[in-house]
Amino acid sequence: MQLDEIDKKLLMLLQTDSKRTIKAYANDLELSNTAVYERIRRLENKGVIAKYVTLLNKGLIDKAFVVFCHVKLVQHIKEYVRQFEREVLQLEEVVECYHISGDYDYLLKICVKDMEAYREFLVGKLTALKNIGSTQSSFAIQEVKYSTAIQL
Amino acid sequence: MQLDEIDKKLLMLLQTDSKRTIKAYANDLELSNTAVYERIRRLENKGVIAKYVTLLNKGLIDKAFVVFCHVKLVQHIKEYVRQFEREVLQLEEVVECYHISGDYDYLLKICVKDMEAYREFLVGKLTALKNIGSTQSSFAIQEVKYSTAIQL
DNA sequence: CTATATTTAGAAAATAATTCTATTCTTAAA
DNA sequence: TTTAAGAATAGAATTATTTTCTAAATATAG
Repeated sequence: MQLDEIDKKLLMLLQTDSKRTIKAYANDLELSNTAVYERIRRLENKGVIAKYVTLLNKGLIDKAFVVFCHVKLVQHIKEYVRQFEREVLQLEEVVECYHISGDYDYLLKICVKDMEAYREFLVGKLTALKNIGSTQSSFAIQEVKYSTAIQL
Repeated sequence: MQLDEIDKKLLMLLQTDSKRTIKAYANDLELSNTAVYERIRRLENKGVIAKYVTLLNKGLIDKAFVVFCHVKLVQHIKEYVRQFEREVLQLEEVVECYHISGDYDYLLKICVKDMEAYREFLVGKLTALKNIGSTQSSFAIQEVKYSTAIQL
């Protein structure tokens, strides 16, 4: 995938704010509307642009309680691993999940209302899954940085 | 913040895809354009909608190497803590940073090109900061789930 | 109930996205 | 270099969408 400097600047602008007009991006890049329009279309078609989304203020929708939960499985048979991953996708409280190196197998990021909601999630949903060995929860005391933008 | 069922459905649609037309959302919600338009405007003004962004495909921009780095500080004097947090905000490789409970003080999510780029970040930038005690890196073997949407 | 404020619908106006045509700029081969 | 082919760009025309406006319907408080 070849991205020239204009593509990179454009993608930085789009990552920061996707609701400006094409004319506004064109002004910043000192290009015509059409040039910017065609570049965006190309980046969408190539798959570089994955999607356009709306980000909400977690504090205002009662989901400001963020927990990182390390999970260890009992068995690492391919079939069980696949099953765990399928089930995690269905858990609405889990916003991110990574298979990671180290002592634990998975790292989950969970957003809920409060500790009580987390307890319900942990006891009622996560540890209720088959093949869960141990879990270790770290609570977010403060969100220092959260960005969906990747530097180009 | 009071959100009725229509607001919640609308926010779920907007979180999933922010580039549809108002008419499209209005059809899904069985409302008029104006009703949806005014609801979106209200949610923006109240701050429930934080921003609209473009998400990129990390694999196609050479940033698919994701690392979670736990960081312990040496001293926890308020001034040093503030300084660390200010500096983390400036590190372009760091996409998320949380002050967390547990053995370590912070959890950082880092996106770079490959292990070599991570080594440069860790040695050249992160551990070069003042007041860093120890760090522990976990490498993402697989991204099982990544979502910016929060269930309402 | 009644008055007031809020939400909604439909139409009109303003703005923006998309397409079209022609031109300019690159690139690679002669 | 020069030239031909392809890609990228500009500007205008068209189409689509957002935004505003007016009036009606619905909900809310006294």
